[in-house]
Amino acid sequence: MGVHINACNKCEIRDTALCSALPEVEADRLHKIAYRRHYPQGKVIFDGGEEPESFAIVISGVVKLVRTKRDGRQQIVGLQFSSDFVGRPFGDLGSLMVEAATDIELCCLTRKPFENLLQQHPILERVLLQRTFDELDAARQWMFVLGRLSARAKVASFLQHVVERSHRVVGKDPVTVCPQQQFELPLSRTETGDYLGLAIETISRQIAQLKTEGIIETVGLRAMRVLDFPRLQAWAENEG
Amino acid sequence: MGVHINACNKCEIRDTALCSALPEVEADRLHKIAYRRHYPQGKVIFDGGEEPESFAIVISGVVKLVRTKRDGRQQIVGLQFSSDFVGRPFGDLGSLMVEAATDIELCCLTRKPFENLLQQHPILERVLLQRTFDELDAARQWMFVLGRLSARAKVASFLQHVVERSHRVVGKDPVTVCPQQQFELPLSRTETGDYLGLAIETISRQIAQLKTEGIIETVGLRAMRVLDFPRLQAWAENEG
DNA sequence: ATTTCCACTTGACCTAGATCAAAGGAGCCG
DNA sequence: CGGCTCCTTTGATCTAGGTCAAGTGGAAAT
Repeated sequence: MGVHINACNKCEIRDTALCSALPEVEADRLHKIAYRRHYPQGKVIFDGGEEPESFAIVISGVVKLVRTKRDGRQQIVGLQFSSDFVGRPFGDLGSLMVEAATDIELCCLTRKPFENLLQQHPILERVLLQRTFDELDAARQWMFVLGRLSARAKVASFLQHVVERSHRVVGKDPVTVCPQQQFELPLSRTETGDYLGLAIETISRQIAQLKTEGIIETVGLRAMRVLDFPRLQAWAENEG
Repeated sequence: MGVHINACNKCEIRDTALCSALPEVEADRLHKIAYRRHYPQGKVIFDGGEEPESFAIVISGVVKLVRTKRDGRQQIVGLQFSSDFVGRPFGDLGSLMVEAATDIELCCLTRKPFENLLQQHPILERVLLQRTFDELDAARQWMFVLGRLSARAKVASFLQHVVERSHRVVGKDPVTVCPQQQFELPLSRTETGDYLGLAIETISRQIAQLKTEGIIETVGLRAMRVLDFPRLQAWAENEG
């Protein structure tokens, strides 16, 4: 992976994986159609109606992908962290709703120009293909969590996942997780329930339990600290 | 979608979506590196060790994608039916195990030549990208089933899915589901449990229930007939 | 400061589905 | 044909987690 200087605080696309694979000239073209955009927590970015007008890479914050049934029940089918992408070139997102779980910064690529670039530069498309396969892997990983783990293991898996992803930043190599380090929870209890397929009371109880066992420590409602990472991991695997 | 004559019963790749998007000349090149292969039910096609030597499209039968944990618990994270693909060019499948759920025919594309073709013909890569996004959508759809549905709704969803996919055949446009039509169950009860995140006894009871309500009719252990498709669909949505 | 509101927590139940255990049934072999 | 094995069904419990209801606490409004 090449070293990149963040040449532009307007879009920061040079720091993304999409860009880092590219030769300088093509990176420039990508840069020309990129712009940065901020959304406040809770803002719906795309709601399944019309085609979204752009493709985006998450710079900071967390985006949630939600699938809703008419009766109101919803399942969060994905969380996109810093450096993940959102959108589907040459197609639409289906019935997916995209929402800012926290305040977020996106690096947006206007749809048409981005599709043109993809067509002209196969290497770009290659990178996108690989990332899409990675997403698919992650989705399948999560299917295991939903289908086979106990409530406690689900909660532990979730916390582990958030810790690991929160400390990774666009343009930086993955940061080793520093224990004791505080991190933000991107989801409310209700949302966490929708992500894990659990009732909110269950989430609450499991977190309480992890606290009394000295594995985690909460800092207000939306942040916590992991005191015993190995033990958290053990729980995430259903051993206890 | 263009009309294609199955020019080759040796590989049948001309019938696949991968090929149907291509101009004649490139379709020929694809055809040259394709070969057909048969696997008996239960055969492990790829077990997560070394890189698979090829990419494949399912011609007939059902392939299951399994994620296993060291303690033996496993989750079936995907079923690939006729016309679906299996594999990941330019990368590996991760910890996924691929197994023939029924007797299957695959149209295989040797890895290296296929990757070369992909590099030379961006249109091919485009098609693959779209199919990968489709897979991702399907995986997320399934996450909803796993996370939010009751046992009965899971079983109904599963049956519905199998019916719909079973009647679609490589090279043919989707066949409208004909009620009363018999279809094969690609999975044993145990496997169904691993797919739905349920105990096998629960599967058995739910199927029994659907039978006594006159919604389905079993034909031996590995086949059945849907008598009341609308009501099956209603169950799949948790209404009943 | 005090009220209000809302998200979270905690407690007391209760059901869906897991688990355990005991029959069926179907294919296979002698 | 009978006996064996393996898978499935059915029955009887048990329990994790859902549901319902009553607090609690922190932030914004008054």
